[in-house]
Amino acid sequence: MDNSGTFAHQHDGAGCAQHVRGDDCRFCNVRHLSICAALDPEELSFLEDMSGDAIYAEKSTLFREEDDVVSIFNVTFGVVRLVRSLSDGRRQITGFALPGDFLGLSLEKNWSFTAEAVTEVRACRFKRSIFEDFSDRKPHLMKRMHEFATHELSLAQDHMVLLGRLTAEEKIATFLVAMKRRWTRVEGHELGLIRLPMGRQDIADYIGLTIETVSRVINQMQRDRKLVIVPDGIRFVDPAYFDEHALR
Amino acid sequence: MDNSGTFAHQHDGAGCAQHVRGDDCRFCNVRHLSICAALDPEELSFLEDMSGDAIYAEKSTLFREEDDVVSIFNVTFGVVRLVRSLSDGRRQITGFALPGDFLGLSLEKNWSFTAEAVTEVRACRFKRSIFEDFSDRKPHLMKRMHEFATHELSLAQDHMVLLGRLTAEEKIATFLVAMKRRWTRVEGHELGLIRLPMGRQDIADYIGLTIETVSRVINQMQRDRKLVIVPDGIRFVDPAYFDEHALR
DNA sequence: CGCCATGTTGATTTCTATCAAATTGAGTGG
DNA sequence: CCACTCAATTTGATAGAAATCAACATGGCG
Repeated sequence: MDNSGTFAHQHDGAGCAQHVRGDDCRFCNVRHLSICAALDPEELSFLEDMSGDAIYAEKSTLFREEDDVVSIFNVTFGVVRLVRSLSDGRRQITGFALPGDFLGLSLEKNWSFTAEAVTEVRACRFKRSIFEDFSDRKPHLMKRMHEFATHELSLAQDHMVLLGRLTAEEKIATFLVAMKRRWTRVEGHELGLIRLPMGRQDIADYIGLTIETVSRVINQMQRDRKLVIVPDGIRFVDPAYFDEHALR
Repeated sequence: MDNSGTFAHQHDGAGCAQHVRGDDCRFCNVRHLSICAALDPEELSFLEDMSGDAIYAEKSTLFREEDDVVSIFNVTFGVVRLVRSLSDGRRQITGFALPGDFLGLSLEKNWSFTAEAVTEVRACRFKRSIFEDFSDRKPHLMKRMHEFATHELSLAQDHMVLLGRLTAEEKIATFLVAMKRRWTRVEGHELGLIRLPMGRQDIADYIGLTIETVSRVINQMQRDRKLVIVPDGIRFVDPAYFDEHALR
C-alpha cells in the first residue's frame, strides 16, 4: 500500500516535510507504545489508509502554536521539542516527544505550542478531520486518547513540582532519570548511555534554568564521579546518587 | 429524591464529610460550567441517582495522593487546593479547583495529588465505578471528559511557563489576572474584587515562590497604586498594568 | 584549515530565599 | 465588651543560588 502524496497539498508543517511511502501499521516499530495499540487489525487497516509517513529534518518545524490543527502526528523516530515562547524571546519547553508519543490529543482548533524537530524526525501523520470522525465512531479509541491525555496531565504535574520546587541539581538529576526511563521504554531494553539528543539550551528551557547553570551542574556531577559525559548523552557512574536526588 | 447516606459507608475522604440531601441536578448552580452540561435530562436524572452531595469543612482533606480513587467530585461551592508534597515538606500546588471543576477525570486507580478544602467546600460526589461504567456507555460524556482533560493540559502548560520563566512580579500579576477571569466565569459577571480565599502560603506554593516574596510583591504593588488589598482578596486599581505584565 | 555553532568556565550581580522580628486580626473566653 | 491568644501576614536584614556578562574552548563541517 502506498500513501505517498496523501498530504502533498497541505500547508501545515514547515514545508520541509518529505513524504515517504506509507508504512504498513503491522510493522510499526512504536505501535505497542502508541495510541494505535488500542485498535484491532481492521481498524488499523482503515487508519493506515488515512495516514502517511512524513520526515522532518533536524531543526525544522512541524507546526507553530498559532497554526490550525490540520494534521495530527504519531512520532515514530527522533525527538520533537514542544515549545511555548514569550514575545521577548524567553521560552519554556513543555515536553519532548519521543517515538510512540502522540501530538494532537486535544481535538481543539489550534495548537497551543510549537513543535520543532530536535533530530531528524519521522512521524505517522493523519488528517485531523478524518481522525476525529474515526475516533467519534470508536469509543475505545477515544478512551485510549483520554488515557493518554490524563497520563500527560500527571506528567505535567510532576514537571510543575520540578519547576516550582526543585534546586538546579535536583532538576538535572530528575531530568536525567526521566530520560533514562523513557528511552528504556522506547528501546525496549536498557542502554548503557542515556541519550540526550537535545542541546544544553533545550534542557535549560525545559527545566527552567540557564544554559550556563545546566552546563555547570552536569560538569560538576562529572567531576564528582556521578556521571560521565559521552558523545550524544551521558552515562551514570553512580546510579544510587540519582535515585536519591531525583524526584520519585 | 433523597440520596442522603448513599456514601455513608465509604472510607475515602477525610471522614469529616457531611452527607446532605442529594440535590436535583436541574437546579445545579454549576451545571452549565461542568461535565454535566454534556448530558441530556434523562442521563442527568440517571446520574443524579448515582450522586450525593458532600460538604467538607475548611482545611479538611477530600483525598490524599496515595488513596485509591473511590469517588470522583464535581465542586459546586468553595475552593479546593490540589497538592503534591515532597518528603522534606516542600509542596507544589498544581491547581485550585473552583465551582464547576471536576476531580477524577483520569480514571486511574489512584489519585496523583492530595485535595484539601481551602474554604468550606460542597461537591457533588459519584462512585467512581458507577461513573466509569456510565461514561463507557456514553461516548459523548467520554468526549466531554477528554475535552476537559486536554483543556487542563493546556492550563498546565501555561503554568509551566509561569513557573519556569516568569519573574516574581510577573507570576503574581499572571496569577491575579487568572483568578479574576476564573471567578468572573463562575459568578457569571465581573465582581469589583478578586477573591483570594487561599492564604499567601498557598499562593506561594502555587506559583513557586516563598510566602515572604508573595507578600512583598503584592504589598509593593499596593504602594505603587496598582491594586489595593481588601478583606478576602484584592482590587485592581490599574488594570492596564496587569494586562501588560500578565502572561497572555 | 578555519569557521561558526555549541558548550564550558570565570567573575560578578541580582533576585529571591532565608532568618528574624514585629504587626495584624480573627476567634475565644473571662 | 475587651483582653488574650495564636495563626497569618508583613517587614527588615542578610545570605545564597542561579542569572548575567564575558571570555574561551571544542568540535563538526564546509
